[in-house]
Amino acid sequence: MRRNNIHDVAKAAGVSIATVSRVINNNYPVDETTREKVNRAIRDIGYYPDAAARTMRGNNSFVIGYVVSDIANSHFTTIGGEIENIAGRHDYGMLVCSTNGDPKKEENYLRMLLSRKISALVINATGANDEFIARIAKTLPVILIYRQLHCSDFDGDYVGTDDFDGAYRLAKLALANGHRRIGLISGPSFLNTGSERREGFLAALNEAGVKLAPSLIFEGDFYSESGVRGAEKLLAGKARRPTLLAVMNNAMAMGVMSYLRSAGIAVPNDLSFLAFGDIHNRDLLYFQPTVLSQNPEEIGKVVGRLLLGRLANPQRTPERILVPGTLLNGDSLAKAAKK
Amino acid sequence: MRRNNIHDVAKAAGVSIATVSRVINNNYPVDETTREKVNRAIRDIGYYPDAAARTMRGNNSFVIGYVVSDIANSHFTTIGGEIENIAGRHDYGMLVCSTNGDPKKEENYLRMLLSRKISALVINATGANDEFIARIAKTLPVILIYRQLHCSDFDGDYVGTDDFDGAYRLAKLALANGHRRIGLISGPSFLNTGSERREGFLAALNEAGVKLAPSLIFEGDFYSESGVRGAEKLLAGKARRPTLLAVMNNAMAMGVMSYLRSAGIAVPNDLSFLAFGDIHNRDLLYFQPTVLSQNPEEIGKVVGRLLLGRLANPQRTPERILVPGTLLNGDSLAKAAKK
DNA sequence: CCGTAATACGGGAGCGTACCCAATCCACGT
DNA sequence: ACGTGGATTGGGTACGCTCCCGTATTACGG
Repeated sequence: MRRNNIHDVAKAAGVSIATVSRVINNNYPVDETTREKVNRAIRDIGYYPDAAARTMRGNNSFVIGYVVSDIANSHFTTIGGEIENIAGRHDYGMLVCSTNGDPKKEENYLRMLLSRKISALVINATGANDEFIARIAKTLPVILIYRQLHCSDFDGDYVGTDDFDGAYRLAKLALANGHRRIGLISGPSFLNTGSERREGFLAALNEAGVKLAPSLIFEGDFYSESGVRGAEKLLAGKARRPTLLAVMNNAMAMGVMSYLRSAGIAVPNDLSFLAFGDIHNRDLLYFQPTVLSQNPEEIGKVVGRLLLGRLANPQRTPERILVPGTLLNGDSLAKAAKK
Repeated sequence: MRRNNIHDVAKAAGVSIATVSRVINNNYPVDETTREKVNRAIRDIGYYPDAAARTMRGNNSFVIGYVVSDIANSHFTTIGGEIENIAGRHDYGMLVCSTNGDPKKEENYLRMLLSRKISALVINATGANDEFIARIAKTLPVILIYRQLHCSDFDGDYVGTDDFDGAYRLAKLALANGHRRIGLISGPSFLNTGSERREGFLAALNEAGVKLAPSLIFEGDFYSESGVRGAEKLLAGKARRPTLLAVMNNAMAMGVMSYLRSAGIAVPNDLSFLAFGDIHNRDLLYFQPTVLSQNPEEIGKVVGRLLLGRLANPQRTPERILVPGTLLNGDSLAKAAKK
């Protein structure tokens, strides 16, 4: 059972395949009556073009490669939704790849995507294939999300959160409420998201002349479990317990919240709480954390805009866009008691 | 800047392209030394096969089409993760399409996927293109998730929740706690998920001789907003207010919960609460709802298993698998007061 | 009425691969 | 030494499409 091809259309319409191609792609003048005939033939025999053949001829698959560390993370699904939306509207497809942060998987996926001649790449890089990605960016539009490359000559776009600024603002907020003894659960310093948030937070404290004891800083790995461990550690000695806990991403924040609940630590009476990032169902939680939202929808929109621009004109000069966060006030922050 | 093709490899290795093809596909006998030579040549010149040409020749793109109503819904991301996992392991890709429940979009996507010669289709159908999907299932493996087709002759697999059973069990639980005056917020009856849950719930009540007044049943649309409206309506008159509210999916349940909070209705003291489906961060909410989990990970695993089986042997007889739900006890259920 | 240019259309090559078919090679038994 | 057969290998074609190039058709001014 063979599928109809362009020859069948040509035969049915009584024209040549070249003319059919012109009608389909609408890129050369075709007589109006001829066009009608061809379109009718296409409808009559139920023809649709073969994408593989087009790709082969045109060296473009009309597919966007989307490579992320965790396909189920709501940040990435939000951005993915935006990409898919843009793509769908322009007859592109979106090929999704999940690396789980594994550089080997990432490399395999990149190779696979290249062999499929993707039109563009949107990637949350692991950090271990940066030269490869930079090389790819010489050939096709690449948009980095959240994580930058370690190497210098990258010809692509970058969209992320303003990590330094967001953490800085959180710290300012803590200070404004009189907190001086602050516990910080940060991310890993080998990620720019980890180090910049930490630095932003500490910078604000520094400006206010507040110095954090090393025992009040815990370096987690951005996963929930390390939030639990961090909270345990920082809240261990009842003696000089911090009056506020700041957590530098959402997964760890959820771990912390679940620890606080089970340990019977009341927020904000016993402890104030701040978090960087967005938390699902935030308004239904047992306390409503004050957080710095990264505005993933906004980031998604920016990615979509850049993508469109790049597809239309691959030679555009690269942009580097930091989306500012938004403070969402909850009820997790109290004035620190006077000493 | 031309990419290396199979001819380049052949030249570099001093063999014919046929031999190179045999080495790559490993489907015909090749002398061991020749194989070595070819593999070295492939590595030396950095060759990787052109997917489009392969697709064209072999009539198979090694891509799984994944069509869902909402790309960001955690059910679908969980299942998607499983598909992606399976796919990645076998050099398949996953093309994700989001319909938002729009039949027109669904149709366009299906056409696009056909033109791309996908190897299999996993779909959460809108319900308006069922004949089309049944026709597709004659050509390639199709797995339906959550929603069945309305037409009869479908040669594919189906994986879903045991909706009737799950709702039945929720109702039994309500009855066991003495509730008789129960408010039900159900889904739309034109979806099998909507009607079966409603019927399962009512069946259990019937068995116990409990008849629900029509004013105690609200038919929502499975979206959050209609949960709010339903709760408003069912809890309006303080007089004969239900002692328990059962909500038939997670999105509406979240709407209801947020309404209850703002209306100051205490759970479970003023009202007991049950929900069908999984709720994000359930253990951190202001009350912990007792729910029937649909076990999305389990469903994902089943989809993955079926997919693998179907790709290996497209002629397998179709399966229809209902994954039973799991009751997760919270603190949202109290004994009904004696009359 | 003819030449010329513009416009519309058809022929055909080539994209990179897989597989059919035929040719070659080698080893072995006679 | 030579025929025979199995193991390898090479040549060539087809997959469906786009686009270059050349030809046919039309329009129009001189």
